[in-house]
Amino acid sequence: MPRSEEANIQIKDERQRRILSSALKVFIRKGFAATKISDIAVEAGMSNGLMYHYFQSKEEIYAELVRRAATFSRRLLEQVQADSSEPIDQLRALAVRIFQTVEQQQAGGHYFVLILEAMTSGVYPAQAIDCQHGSGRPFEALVGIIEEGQRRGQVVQADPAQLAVTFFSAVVGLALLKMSGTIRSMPDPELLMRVFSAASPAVAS
Amino acid sequence: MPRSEEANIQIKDERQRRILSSALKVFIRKGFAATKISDIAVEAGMSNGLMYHYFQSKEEIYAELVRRAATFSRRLLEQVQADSSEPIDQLRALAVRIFQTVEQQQAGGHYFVLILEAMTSGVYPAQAIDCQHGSGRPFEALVGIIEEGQRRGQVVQADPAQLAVTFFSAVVGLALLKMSGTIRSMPDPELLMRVFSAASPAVAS
DNA sequence: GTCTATAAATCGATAGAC
DNA sequence: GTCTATCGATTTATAGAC
Repeated sequence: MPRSEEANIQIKDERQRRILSSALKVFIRKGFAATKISDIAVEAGMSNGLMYHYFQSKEEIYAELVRRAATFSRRLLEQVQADSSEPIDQLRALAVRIFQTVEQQQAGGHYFVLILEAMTSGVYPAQAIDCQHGSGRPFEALVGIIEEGQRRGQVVQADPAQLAVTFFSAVVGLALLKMSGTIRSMPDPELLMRVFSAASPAVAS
Repeated sequence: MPRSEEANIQIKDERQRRILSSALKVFIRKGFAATKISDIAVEAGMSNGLMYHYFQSKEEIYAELVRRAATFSRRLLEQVQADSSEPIDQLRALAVRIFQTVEQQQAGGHYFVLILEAMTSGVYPAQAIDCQHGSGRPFEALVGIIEEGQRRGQVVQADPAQLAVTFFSAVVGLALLKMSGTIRSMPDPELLMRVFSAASPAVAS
């Protein structure tokens, strides 16, 4: 019966999407360890046992989400690089795009919080972090953009890695505070761009 | 026997300190939910059951740490306000002090990570966050310093709350990345101070 | 005050009916 | 494909010996 087989594949895909979507919400709210399979099941409107028909374990769900988060970050970086030719514009577009995604409570915004937890918790599945070391390596790409911006006089002369990590920290910190409801809205991305700006700011004191 | 009573009090105090110190290390490494009582006991070099002789539950240990973290933050803010008269100097001193504390892996650095988790995890003891709403309210004090800095022309004219939250996000984000070993050293605090600086930076593009 | 042993509860994962 | 019932393992918290 090829007909019902196709239908089953569609059902399977839809269920997996729903589980992943629900799991992402719960994981960023409670963290990996505090999240129960039953939490995800309730959020997805399914039974407890059905989760294991589509995923082997809680860790597998988490690992899949981290994988998708890494892919999302890499593509976002590729897009801003393709859209603008000037490094400073690429950095600005990156900040604006990320802030918009977080502000609108889209899945992409959730991904940044997930990446932060995956990087810092130390208790997530071991293979999950491997995405960070793949061919994409979003962080190194960010450093590259900064370096090129410095060559063109658009970005302040300072350690590129320090600039990148400061920018990244603020972004993920803001995403975390926004997603947890601690702050109501994201700040103006231009405030963060001031870190990069080439002109050495004079202080009036 | 008043003599042994006094000794017991001293032992009790020393044990509580050791438990809290050990718990802080494990909590920031693994988070509240993933931390087992046995983890803290091993770190403290005590038996599992002895933990419950000094604290009623895992949550009570966590709540006490959050309370101390809030006190630490409030005092740090008070100190930088007392040490300098100019708001921009207070902000710079705050950044430098925090960065030093985090860099040197002191308890204060751990506190910032703990506060972040307490604010965002949503699964910590309910009364823990109350510290944030007490008389101290570190965040509002930060906004106040920024506002005074703007009146004196030392800080850029922008929404004070947005400036404060951007600064705070970067600080706790950096603390998290440093404590988790993701970055080896903290960046130059001056990079973060660029967010505040009064001069509108010109961009060369 | 400190430990070992254990009770009680929770949760991830599985089995089997429908 | 989905659900209910349950196993098995882990963990918080307690009880009692020393």
